Amino acid sequence: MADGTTGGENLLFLTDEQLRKGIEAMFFAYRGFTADPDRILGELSYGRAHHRALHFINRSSGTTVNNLLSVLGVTKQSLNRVLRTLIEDGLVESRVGREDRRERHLYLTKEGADLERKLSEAQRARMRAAYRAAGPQAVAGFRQVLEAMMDESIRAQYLSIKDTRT
Amino acid sequence: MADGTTGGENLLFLTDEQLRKGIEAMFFAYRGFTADPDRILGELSYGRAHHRALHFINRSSGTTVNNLLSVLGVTKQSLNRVLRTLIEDGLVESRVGREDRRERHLYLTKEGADLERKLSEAQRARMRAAYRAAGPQAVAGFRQVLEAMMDESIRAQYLSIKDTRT
DNA sequence: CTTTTATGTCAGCCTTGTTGACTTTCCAAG
DNA sequence: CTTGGAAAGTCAACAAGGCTGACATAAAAG
Repeated sequence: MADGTTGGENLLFLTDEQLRKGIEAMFFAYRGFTADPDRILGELSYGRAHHRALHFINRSSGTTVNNLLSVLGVTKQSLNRVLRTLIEDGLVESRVGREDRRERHLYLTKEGADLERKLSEAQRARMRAAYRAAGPQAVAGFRQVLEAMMDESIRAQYLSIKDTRT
Repeated sequence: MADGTTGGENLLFLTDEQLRKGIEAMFFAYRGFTADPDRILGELSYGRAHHRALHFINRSSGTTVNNLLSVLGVTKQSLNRVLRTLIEDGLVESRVGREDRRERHLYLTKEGADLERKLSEAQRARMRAAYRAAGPQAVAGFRQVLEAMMDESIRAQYLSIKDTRT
């Protein structure tokens, strides 16, 4: 930013105008962020909710429904509708828990993993480009601000899950 | 970030794992970002769509419907539904254009401006806190990455609208 | 005068969120 | 063993807010 509006030279930079620009940046960037997967999902008559489920099942393979519920922050009825179609379509496998047989542990099938990869690769490509354009230092700041913007409980959850996959 | 995962010391930082964390950060942060206004809107039986309309009418007072349409990226039917209730409820005023009488120019009424302020102040408070927690340099990076993540056409639009208000 | 543009509106559909009520399964405490 | 309650699933109903398509009107443009 050559106009200095995002520069760090001034400590009294928190004008309402600055904050408004930040708010709009979040709005527009989030649209870009979801645009590529949305296009792919549209062709398959899936929605963003399916993408989110696939993402978090992939990230935390074998997670329970309750677990997924708290991460996604939706009701079980809402998640169930999405999950049911994914299971019916053979993208997700639901296995009865060994220790607690009430629980269902969720896994991606090969087909599910394929779609997840396709979706997340589209999203990663955009983020990779943005990261490259902005540079490493900007990326560090990006992550710091985003983390500070999360709800407390969510941030703890987000930070705790470092690498659940192997 | 003490773990170095968001540090800028390494130029080869674009692992899929890094990108995945960035993707999740966007997801969780956006939830936090919308949480406070959503609570206020829920009590008034308005939704996020109303907030967006109020925001952009406030930002670009006197904007036309077509203008708003392209900024928001929705269909006119979708926007019209929201706009109609805002006008009926006396939050937005629609004036016939002077030069081109087909156009409707949109303005916030006092009530509309009051609600917009209440909503955006809640959102600004969170962003202010996040900015303060992360520091000026992080904020610069945050904005840089977000801008790089927008669609080309949107970014141009976003950057062009510096200060339409006085 | 005709075409195009800006806007509004009706109808209908979809996704994805909600609440509430109910059932089934099954672990664990009494 | 019985029972309470947690986990999960299901059904119904509803709302917000996207979408498409069709159509009406007014006014600008040609």
